[in-house]
Amino acid sequence: MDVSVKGEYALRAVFELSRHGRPEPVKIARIAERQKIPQKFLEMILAQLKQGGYLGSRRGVDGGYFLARPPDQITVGDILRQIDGPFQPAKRPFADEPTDSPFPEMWDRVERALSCVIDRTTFADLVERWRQRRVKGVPNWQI
Amino acid sequence: MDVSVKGEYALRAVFELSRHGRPEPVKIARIAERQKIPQKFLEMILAQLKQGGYLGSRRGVDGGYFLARPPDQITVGDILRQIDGPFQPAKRPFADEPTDSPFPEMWDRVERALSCVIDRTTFADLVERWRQRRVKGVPNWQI
DNA sequence: CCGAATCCCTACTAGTTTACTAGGGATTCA
DNA sequence: TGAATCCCTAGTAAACTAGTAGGGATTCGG
Repeated sequence: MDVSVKGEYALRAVFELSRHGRPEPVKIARIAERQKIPQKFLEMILAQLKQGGYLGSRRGVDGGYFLARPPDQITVGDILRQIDGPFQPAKRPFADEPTDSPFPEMWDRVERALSCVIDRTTFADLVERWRQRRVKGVPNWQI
Repeated sequence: MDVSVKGEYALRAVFELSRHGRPEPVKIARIAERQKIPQKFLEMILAQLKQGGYLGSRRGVDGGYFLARPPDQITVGDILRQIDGPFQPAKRPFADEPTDSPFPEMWDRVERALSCVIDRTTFADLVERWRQRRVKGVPNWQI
C-alpha cells in the first residue's frame, strides 16, 4: 500500500521537466543531478515514460528529454500508473470469492477516493503550488 | 500501490468473525474453509491480529478466535495497517529532497482521501451492506 | 567524414518481500 | 490421559525492487 521509489523518481523527473517549461530538451544527467536520482536508473524510468507517450526525446549533443504534452495535461495518476502499473487494491474479485462479498464495492470506493486526488492533480498544479510556496509567508489569496 | 493478499485474507477473516456475531470462538479451520484461505497461513495472520488487540482466542476442544471488540469498533483501516504496516505513499519527506518539494503535501491529500474510506468503514458496515445485498432486488430504502 | 555527446538497449544482480509450508509445542477440557 | 485446538519457530521458492554494467545508435558541429 505504498508507492515504489521508482514511482517517486518518475514524479520528480516529470516535475523537473514541467518546472523547466520551455521546449528545449533537458539532459538525463541534469535531471538526475537536480533531483538526486541515480542516472542509469533514471534512464530506464524515462524510457518507460516515453513509451507511455508522456515524454519525447532527442539524441546527440543538444539532446535530452521533454514533455510530450503541456504539464496541465499530465496527471500524477498517469505517471504512477505508467510506472507502477494499475492500482488494484486486491485482484478484484478474488477468483474463488463468493460473488456476494462486500469487498469489491469497498475497493471501488477506495479507488474513487484515490482517483479524486491523483487523477485531478496535474503537473501544472504542482508547479504552481510549488511557486506559491517559494514566496515565503504564504500569501492570503491562496485558496 | 496495492493491498497484499495477506491483507485481503485478514479482512475476510475479520469479516467472517463479524458475520458470525455471537461470542463463541470460531475455529481457524472453519474460517479457512469458508473464506478459502490456506490454514497455516491464516494462523499467522490471526496471531498478528490478536497481538494487535483486535482478536481474542481460546485453545482446547471448543477453542477458536473471536472479536475482541464489537464489529462497529473495528475498521478496515485498523486491520490493513496491522497487517501491511502504515500506509506511507513515499517515505515522506525523501531524505535528500529539497524541503520545498510539492509532493509531501500531495501525499497528505492522498492519505486523507484514503482514510475517508478505510478508517470510516467498520465491519458492522460491511456486514450490514452484505446483508442488504443478499436480499436480491436491493430495496429502495437503501441510502 | 570524425568524434564527442547524448539517448537507447540488453543483461545482470544483491537484497528484500511475498505467500506460503513444515513440524512440533502448549493449553484446555471431557 | 488424550484429543482438539491454538501457538511458535523456522524454512523456502518465486517474484520484485532498486539498482549497476557495458556498450550500441543518433545527432550534430566542425
